[in-house]
Amino acid sequence: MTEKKQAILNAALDLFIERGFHNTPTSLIAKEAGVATGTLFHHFKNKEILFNELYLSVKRNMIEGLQEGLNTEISLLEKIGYIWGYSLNWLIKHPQEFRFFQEFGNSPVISKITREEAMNLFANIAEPIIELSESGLIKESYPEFIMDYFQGMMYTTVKHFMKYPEKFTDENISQAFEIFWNGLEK
Amino acid sequence: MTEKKQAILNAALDLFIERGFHNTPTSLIAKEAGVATGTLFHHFKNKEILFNELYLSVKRNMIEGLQEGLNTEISLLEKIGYIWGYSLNWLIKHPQEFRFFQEFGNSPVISKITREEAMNLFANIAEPIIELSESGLIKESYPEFIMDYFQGMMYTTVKHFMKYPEKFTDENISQAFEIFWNGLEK
Amino acid sequence: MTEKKQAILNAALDLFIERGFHNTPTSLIAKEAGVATGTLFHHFKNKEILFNELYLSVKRNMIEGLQEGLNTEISLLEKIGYIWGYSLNWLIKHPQEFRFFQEFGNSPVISKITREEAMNLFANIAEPIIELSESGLIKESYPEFIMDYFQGMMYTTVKHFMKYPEKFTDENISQAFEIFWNGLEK
Amino acid sequence: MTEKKQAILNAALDLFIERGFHNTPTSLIAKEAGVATGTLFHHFKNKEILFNELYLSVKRNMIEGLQEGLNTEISLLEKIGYIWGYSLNWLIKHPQEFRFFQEFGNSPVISKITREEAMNLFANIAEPIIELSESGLIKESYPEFIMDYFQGMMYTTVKHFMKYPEKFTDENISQAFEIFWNGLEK
DNA sequence: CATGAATGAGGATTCATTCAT
DNA sequence: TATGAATGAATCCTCATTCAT
Repeated sequence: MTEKKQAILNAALDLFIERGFHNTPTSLIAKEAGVATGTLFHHFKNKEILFNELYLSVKRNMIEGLQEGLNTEISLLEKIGYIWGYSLNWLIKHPQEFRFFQEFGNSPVISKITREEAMNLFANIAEPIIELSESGLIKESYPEFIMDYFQGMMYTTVKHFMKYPEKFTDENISQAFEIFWNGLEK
Repeated sequence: MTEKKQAILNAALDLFIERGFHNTPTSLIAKEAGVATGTLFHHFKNKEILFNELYLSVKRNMIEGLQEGLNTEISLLEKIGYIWGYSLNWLIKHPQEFRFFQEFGNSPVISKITREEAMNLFANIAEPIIELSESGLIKESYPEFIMDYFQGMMYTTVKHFMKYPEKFTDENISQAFEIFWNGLEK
Repeated sequence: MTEKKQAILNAALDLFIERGFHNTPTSLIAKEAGVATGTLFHHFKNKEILFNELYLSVKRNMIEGLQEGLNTEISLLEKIGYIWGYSLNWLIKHPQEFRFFQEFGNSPVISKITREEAMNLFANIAEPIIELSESGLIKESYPEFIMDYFQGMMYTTVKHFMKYPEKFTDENISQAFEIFWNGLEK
Repeated sequence: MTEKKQAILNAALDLFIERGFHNTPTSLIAKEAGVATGTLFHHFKNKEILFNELYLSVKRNMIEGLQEGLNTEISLLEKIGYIWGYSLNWLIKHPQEFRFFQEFGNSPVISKITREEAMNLFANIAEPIIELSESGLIKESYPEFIMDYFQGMMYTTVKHFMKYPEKFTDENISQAFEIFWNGLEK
C-alpha cells in the first residue's frame, strides 16, 4: 500500500464518521490526506469503492490480533472471555473505528461482496460463540440469538464507556462482563 | 396538520430510512408525497427542519400509549416489565420507525433543541428505570449504566427479532426479558 | 415549447457545429442561451438527450415545407425535381443545419430510436425516389443505390456551393441537376 | 518508426473513428497499444500532434500505390479511370481509413500546416482531373466543380458499397463509374 | 526509451431553495 | 395554500500532461 493511499484511507475514516458518507466531498478527503483529487481516484475507482475498501481495512485491523490469541489451546470459556476482553479493549482504544462500525454497519453503500468478505474474516471468531450456545453451559437458546446478544452487549458496553469515560474502571468492566454472563447462565 | 403535510412526513420517513438524509432529494420526497416541490417548502422552512419535525413526530407517536399505562398505581417491577413489553411490541410493529431511530439517533442533523424536547418526552418513562438502580433490587450499579443497559438490550432484542421474524414467539420474548433481568439480579 | 428551451436548442446547434459534441460544455450552451446551467438540465435530462432532441427538431424544420408541396398531383419527374430544388435551397439557406447533418449524421450519440423517428419523417419523401428506380425512366438499378446517389449528389452540390458561394448561380444550379440526371438517364 | 510508435498510431486510428477525438482518452490509446501513458507522450508531444501525424500517415498510405500507376504514359481518360478504380478499391479495402477521412476531413483539430502537406501529396493526382475539365471532353464546367464532383461521387459510391457489401459486384462497380461519367459527358 | 503515479483544471449533473403565477 | 420553472453553487469524476525512476 502506497503512503498516499494509506493517507487517503485515514482521512476518509475520520471524515465519514464526522459527516457521513454523502456529506463528505471527495475533494475534502483528498485535501485532508494532503493529495490532489485526481490521486484519490487514481487509487480508488470511485467514492463507493473507497468506502468499501475502508470498511474491509478497518475490519482487518480489528481482527488481526484477535486471531492469534485464539490459536492457543484454551477452554471454551476462556476463549469467550478472551474475545470479549480483546474486542472491548480494541474498540475502546479505537473510538473512531467503533463509531465507524456503528454508523455504517448497515449502510447500503457496503456491497454484498464486501459484506461477504467481512463475514469470512470473522468466521473462526464466531465459532466459539456458536459452540457456546450448544455447549449446555448456558440457558437453552439458539445460536443466532447468542451471537446477536454477544455483539449487542459488547456494543452497548463500549458505547456506555465511551459516553462516560470516567466510568471505565476495572471494576465496572468486570461488572459488565458479569452482567452479560449472568444473563446467560442457567 | 394538513393532509399534505402529513403525506410529506410519511414519505420522508420511508425515504430517509431507505436512502439516508443527504441522499434523499427534497424533490423526491415531494414526488412520493404527491405534492409539488414548492409545497414542501411551504410547510417546512427547509430540509433540516422537516427532518427535525419528523424526528419529534415519531418520538411522540411511540410515547403516546406508553404514558397512559404508567399513570396507574403499579409496583416498580411491574412498571419496568410494562415499559419493556410495550416498547418491544411497538418497535416490532413499527419497523420503519425503529430503523429511523437506529440510523438517526446520533445524526448531527438533529438539533440540540430537538434533542432536548425529545428528552423531556421521555422524562417520566426514564424515571422508573432510574429508580430501579437505586432500589436495592438489583446488583449495585449506577443509573447511567442501567439506563444504557436497558436501552441496549431492548434494541438488541428488537433488532434480533427483526432479523429472524420466525423466532418472534412468546417463549423467546420471555427468554429475552429473562436474560435482561438475570443479568441485573443480585 | 418554452422560450428558454428554444434558446437552448438554438445555442446548442451553433456550438455543436463549431466545436463538436464532446468539446462543447453544457455550461457554454447555457451561457450562450442566456440561461442558468440548471435550466438546461431542467428541460433536457442530459446532454445526449439534448443532442437527440436537437437532431429531430432540425429534421422536422427541414421537412415541414417539403411535405406540403408533395401533396399536390404532379408527375413523378416533377416530384423529383421539386424535392431536389426544395432541399438544395433549404440547405443553402440553412448552412448551419447543413453542417449539422454532415458532421453528425453518423454520430453514435444519435440513438437508434431517434434514428427511427427521423426515418419515419422522411418516409413519403423517399417514396418518389424509390418509385423512380422502378419506373423504367432511368438506367436499370436498385432503389438503395438511387437513394444514396440522390443524397450523395445533393450533399456534394450543396457542399460545393457553400465552398464557392460566388458560383451559386441559376446556371450552375441547373447544370448540377443536369449532371445528376444525365448520370441516371438511359 | 519504432514498433511502439506504430502500435500507438494503429490503436489511435481505431479509437478515434469509434469514439471521436475528444471522447478518446490518451490513456485508452496507450492501453490499446500496449504501452504506458508516458510512452505515448514520448513519441508525440501532445494529443493534437498525434492526431495530425496520424492524418498524414493515413493519407500517405493511400497515395503510395496511386502515384506509381500514374507515372506511365497513358491517355487522360485512362488516367481518370485508373484513379477512380484505384481509389475505390483502396477505400473499400481500408474501411477504417475511409471512415477516418469522412469523420475528420473537416475537423478543426487538423492544423493548417497538416492540411497543406496533405494537399501537396495529392498534387499530381488532382492534375489529370483538373486537366479533364479543360479538355473539351466533357460538358463545359469549371475545375473546382469537377474536382468536388469527382470526390463526391467517389465517397458516395464507397459509402454505398460499405453499407451494402453484398452489392459490391463488378457489374455494380462499372455502373457506378458509368453514372459518374454519363453525368459529365456532353 | 519506457514507465505509471501524481496532478488539478474542467465538465456533466444534482439539488436545496426561491418566486411569480 | 399550491405550483413547478428557474437558479447556480456544489460535487463526482475525467483526462491531458509531467516527472522521478
